[in-house]
Amino acid sequence: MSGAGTGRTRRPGGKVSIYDVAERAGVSHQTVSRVINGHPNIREATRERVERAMAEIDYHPSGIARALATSRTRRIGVIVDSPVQYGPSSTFRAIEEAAVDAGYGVNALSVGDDVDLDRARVQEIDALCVIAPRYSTLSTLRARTSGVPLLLVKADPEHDVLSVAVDQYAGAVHAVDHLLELGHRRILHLGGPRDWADARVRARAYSERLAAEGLDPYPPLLGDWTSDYGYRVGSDPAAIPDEVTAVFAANDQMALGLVHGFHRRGIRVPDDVSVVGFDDLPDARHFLPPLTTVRQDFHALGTLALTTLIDALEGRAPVEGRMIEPELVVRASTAAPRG
Amino acid sequence: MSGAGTGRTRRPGGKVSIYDVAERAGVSHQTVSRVINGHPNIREATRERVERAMAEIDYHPSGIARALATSRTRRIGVIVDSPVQYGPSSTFRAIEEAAVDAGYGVNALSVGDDVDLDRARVQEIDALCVIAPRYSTLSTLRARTSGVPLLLVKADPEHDVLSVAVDQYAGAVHAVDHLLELGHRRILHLGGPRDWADARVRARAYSERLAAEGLDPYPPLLGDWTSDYGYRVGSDPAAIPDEVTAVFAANDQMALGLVHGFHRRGIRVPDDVSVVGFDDLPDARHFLPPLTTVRQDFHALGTLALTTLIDALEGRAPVEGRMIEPELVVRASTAAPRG
DNA sequence: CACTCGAATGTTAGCGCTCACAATCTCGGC
DNA sequence: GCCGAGATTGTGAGCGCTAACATTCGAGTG
Repeated sequence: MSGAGTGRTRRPGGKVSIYDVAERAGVSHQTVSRVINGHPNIREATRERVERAMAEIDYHPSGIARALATSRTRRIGVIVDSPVQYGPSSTFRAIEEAAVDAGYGVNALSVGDDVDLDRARVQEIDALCVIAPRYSTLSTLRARTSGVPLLLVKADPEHDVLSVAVDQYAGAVHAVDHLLELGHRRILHLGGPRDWADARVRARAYSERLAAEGLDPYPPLLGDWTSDYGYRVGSDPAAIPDEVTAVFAANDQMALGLVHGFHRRGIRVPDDVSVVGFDDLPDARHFLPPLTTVRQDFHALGTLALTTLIDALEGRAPVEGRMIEPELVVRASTAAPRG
Repeated sequence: MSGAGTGRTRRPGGKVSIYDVAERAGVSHQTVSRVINGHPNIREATRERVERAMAEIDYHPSGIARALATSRTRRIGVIVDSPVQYGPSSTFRAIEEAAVDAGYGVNALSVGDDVDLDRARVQEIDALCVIAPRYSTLSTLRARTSGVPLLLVKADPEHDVLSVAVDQYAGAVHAVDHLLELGHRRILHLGGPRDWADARVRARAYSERLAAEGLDPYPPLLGDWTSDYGYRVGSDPAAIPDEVTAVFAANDQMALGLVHGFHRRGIRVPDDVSVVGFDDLPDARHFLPPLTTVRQDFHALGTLALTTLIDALEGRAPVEGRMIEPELVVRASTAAPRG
């Protein structure tokens, strides 16, 4: 009893189930289910009747019940390593948008210094997407992912794991080449933390590019991405050798701080030293001087990440081109070195 | 059949259910459920036996099944209006952290220009939290929230809705007072979009504060929060009356662009014009000149938001003090007007 | 020492959906 | 006008859990 056939229209809870729809449309609950899921073999007239019934009693399928029955939640977990940074956070948003468009929900899981996948409720997601990972995060993750499909958004593509990336190497080469073309020979790299994949690739590109030109790379200064760090370096007379004429900073924030630090010491950018950043923050064009930098299209990255993941999840052939190409944006923080 | 008592240990799917635990511990599934939920009347010995069994077969309760049975998901939806902005995004992160600590999951739901609550799967969340809302978003929302508890993170506290806020009015007063104390009398406000609650409150504070001093407020220029807008205003000779000696910008980004625009016209900050921002972006201290601004503690805001929401959700007495106090940070973009 | 009562545990029935299978219907071909 | 292959619809069970009620157990009472 209390089954489908009784006279009830809506249960007290206000919830409407497929049984209510079925009853109203004069079909079985299973037929309703088929209509919902776009099953092929449904007579047109029946489908219409069911759809009308659904609309009339304002029926909405329960994702929870569906998840229980199918053990697929249509929800993906997104771990953002350093969520307050512009890059990760805009990537996250792009992923989220794309996910919603694909009919998936997004479970946000940020992470301080440890990844606690138990709290992350891994069982309630169909897949996991990790943004801007540090190497340390990655290894913790690998050990515990326990069956959930995984996609990495990171610097260097990985062999055995699904991943997408902005081509950090190419981006860094753009930056260095720009300085070389301007005539700089004494170029320093203000790098990101050793533990960050992006940082490492950029640093490697810097060294290799200079070496290829027969120039000696300086040992990179390793910062923490913050403008504070850049400021410290810029304002400390001992931090950067005097003969340096250009600095390639691994991100815009450190570049900003660096310029500030230089300014305090009376070193002018670009007159005395040129500075290139990385990221192209929305505000970088209004820094003083407007910053020459390498633009990463984080939105495209996020979209690519999600579509790649969903393709894999639904067994479709993966799209090709898992690398986004960055782009050099020349502004006013770089110039030819003084004769 | 295939019920509890049969000899199966783990089902092929690799999933372990309370029945598996029950069997192993020699109790009924319901007893297991009681142990999981910390039900009082369980003999200590039984509890231990069950807990051991859970550990041995690595049992983890299914949130999905629990959600279906209880119709509570322990998940909250968080809508972020303009997710790429620093404020909203760091508030979001704080909320997320606090949510996880409280045992809740977070469903990210960003929103472009419309709020599509159907896609938002409102049925799968216990409550909704909306960050940095525009008035238009609010009204759409109010019409469709359909029973889900709602918390607003916004500028002006609301009577009939749960809400938390940074005291925008007080913050704006700090900014204007600072300029007044420096001796400025011709103060312009570079405001945010009309549709934004925060922007409106700041603009109102500006006008009222000046009026209280017997000064004539200028009609605020209404921007779109971007540094581009600030730049346009700053570089356009017609945009700002010449006699103005100080500008209170409604956020740091517009302030940054404004300074850039002034710079292009040869107007020096703070020598010729003082500029105050709002937010205290992490990089604001390294702008040139370092920006005087009003700091909002977004992290505290997010934490407050979530605890308030959870308290309400679980029927606890709400904490008092739903307003976060902002703080003036004086740097180098403000000075006394030239004699 | 039967008797009551609360503590501790078990039993049954869903939550709203899908899956696997069974049943019925429809129609072309002979 | 009958048969079989699809097309279309229905039936029962179960996903893993909790809620409500039923039962058992042990100790305190008169």
